[in-house]
Parts: sequence; structure tokens; C-alpha cells
Amino acid sequence: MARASLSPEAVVDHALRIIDEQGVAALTLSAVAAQAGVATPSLYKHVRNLAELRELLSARVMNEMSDQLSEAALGRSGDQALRALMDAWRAYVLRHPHRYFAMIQTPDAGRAEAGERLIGILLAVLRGYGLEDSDAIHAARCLRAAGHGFVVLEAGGAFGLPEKLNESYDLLIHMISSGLRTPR
Amino acid sequence: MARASLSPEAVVDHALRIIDEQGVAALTLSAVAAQAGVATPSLYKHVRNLAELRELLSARVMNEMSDQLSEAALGRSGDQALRALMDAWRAYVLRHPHRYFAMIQTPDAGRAEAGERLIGILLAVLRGYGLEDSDAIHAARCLRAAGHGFVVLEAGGAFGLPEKLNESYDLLIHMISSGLRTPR
DNA sequence: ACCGGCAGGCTAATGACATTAGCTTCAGGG
DNA sequence: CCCTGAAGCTAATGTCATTAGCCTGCCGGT
Repeated sequence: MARASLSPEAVVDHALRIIDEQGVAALTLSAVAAQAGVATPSLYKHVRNLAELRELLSARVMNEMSDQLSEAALGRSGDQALRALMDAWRAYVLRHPHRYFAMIQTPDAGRAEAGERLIGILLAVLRGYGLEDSDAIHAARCLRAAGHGFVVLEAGGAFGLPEKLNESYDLLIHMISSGLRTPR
Repeated sequence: MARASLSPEAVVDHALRIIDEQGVAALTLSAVAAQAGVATPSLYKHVRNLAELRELLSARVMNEMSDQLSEAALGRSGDQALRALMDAWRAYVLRHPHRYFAMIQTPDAGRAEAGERLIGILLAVLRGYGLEDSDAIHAARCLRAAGHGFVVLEAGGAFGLPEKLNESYDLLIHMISSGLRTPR
């Protein structure tokens, strides 16, 4: 090796900082290079191009979020676990809105593996409702859709009316919970 | 006026065509100008800049979608209306995935007005469940979150497993419906 | 202590774009 | 028939991403 001032991980660190402070749109290689105190082309020694940097970023964020969701759900089950999971999800996004948007901006990416983890967590929570196999998959998709939809809309400022967002979110969780119990 | 070959609406038309065929990422003023058979700077006589074009596009798409959702729900009520609404929503996105992504790519934009329409439709459907005022607002947010989350994830290819998506969507609708009935 | 390779940084150059400035032209009202 | 302004155009600038090719200091082996 040589002067180890940079590495793919370090580049992602700098990118993360830029995103946190100035939003996804501000993520340019020039900005990252400036952050890192390096000339732009030097970054290509560590990441293939901007697209790859976005993928790495995406994977990093998804893993970080999965960690927090799994920690929240750990040791609980049923409605308790569902509640904890959903709360942790929303809290993460409100804490790091730009990161979440950076995560979802890439259609799919190498995030697949990291995505598996999230699914695993959702399935674990659903086991508390006695769901297995296909039923659990369908339920996990719904959980994901509902959670994702809500936090994206909230973080994007789509909910303009004065009604309390906490109450809306409670209702959403109630819908999931009640839908999981009542037969179709 | 003068040679009326172009107008803000016509520019949006061309942009829409590019998006449909090549996706949101391909939307550049150069591409739109080429589509329109005009030099790039000429577009500035009709739209202020790229950001404004995106906003106009966003509003156009949201209105188009709202039209279809309201038509679907018209004349039905309760679960029938909910079902028709959700199906129309998903169908629209599957038919024009790129348009939907173009619509949501702008955080907020001048889409506010168009957004009111969508909310109105959702509230109308919810009236079939006896919901009014604040309760209806909360429910509308949940409807929107669930629907939006699902279609975004589906269109983005996030649901990789072989389980049938129709069944997952059925479950989602069931969750909403059952959550709207059962007390909290 | 010396040498060679190479990882990792750098400068220069290219090509897409967005955006601005300023010129030209035609259509329509007086 | 002239005059004005809308709608096009060309030229120029600045920001980015990306590529090519150069330079250097660190490390392992002699």
C-alpha cells in the first residue's frame, strides 16, 4: 500500500457527510474530493465512478438502518415488536432524511444483499404473528410498503395539513396489526 | 404571438415522451430540444429552466393520475371504492412507471395544487367508511402511504421474490380496510 | 543502504449539460 | 407599410464526470 489517507470506505464517509449537510443533490465527485482534500480524479482510484459511489452509499445506509431496526425489535414480539420496528424506522428517517433518500435513489444496486437483511428482520417480527413462508412474504411486503411510503412522504414534506403525524402513524400501524389478525 | 410551434405545454409533452421512452435520467434540455426539433436555448422562452420543467411535468402527471383514480372510484363506495382506487393507482404506475418516478422526484414543487385533488379523492373514498374531518385526514395519509410505498417498491423492482404481487397487494388493501373498521 | 514496482495522487484534456447574452426574423396591429 | 415583440438561433461560460498519462514516495527484497 501507500499513503492510506483514502479508501473506498473513507470516500463513502465523506460522501455521507456531504449528503447529511447539503442533501442528495449536492453529491458530486468534486464535492467529495474537496471534502477529502484531494483532486477529483484521485477518487477514481477508490471508486469506479459516481454510480458506484452511490451504490456503496446505498448499501452503507441500508445496513446502518437495518442495524437499528433489528436492535429495536430484538427481545420483543407481536404488536410490541411491530411497534418498536415501525418507530425505529420512522425515527431513523427523521434523523437522517438525506441518507434515506440517498439510499432509495438507486433503483436496485448492490444493495440487494443489504436488502435481504431488512427482509429478514421483517420476517422475524412477523413470526410473532404466526406467519411463515408465503404468508410471511406477503405480509413483509406490506410492512415494507406501508413503512416506506409513510416515511418517504413525511420526510418529503408531503403531509402538509396540521393533523398530528404521530396519530396518522399510529393508525397505519393499527391497520397492519389488525389486518394481520383478521382473516381475509 | 409568433410561430406557435412550441409552448410550455408542448415542451412538457416532449419531455413526457422522452421520459416514457428512456426514463427520468434521460430528461435533459438537450434531449427535449432535439425532440422538439429546436436548439436547446430556445426552450428557455417557454420554461424558466430545467427545474421548472420538472415541476410542470410533475403537476401534469399528478393530474393525469388523479383523473384516472377519481374515474375509477366514481360511483362506488366502501370496500368497492377502496379496491377500485387502489387498483387504478397500481395500474397507472405499472403502465407509466417512468412518469410516476418523474412525478415524485421533485420534493414538493408546484404540485401542491394537484396534490389537493388526490387528497380530495382519497377523502371521498373514506367517506364511505363514515370518516370525516381529522379521522379522515389520518386515514387518507395512511392510504396514500400504503399505496405509494407499494407501487414505488414494485415499480422499482424491490420485490424480488416469486410470490405473486397481486396477493401481496390484496393483503395490503385488506389491512387498510380492516384497520378502518376495527376500533383502536 | 540500494532498487524497482506500484498504489495513489496530480495535471491536462474531453465531452455532456445548463444557462446567459445578444442577434435575427417574422407575424400582426397601427 | 412600418414597428414591435415573441420565439428562434449562435456563441460563450461554467460545472461536472471521466480518461489518459505523469510523478513520487513507500515497501519488500537484495
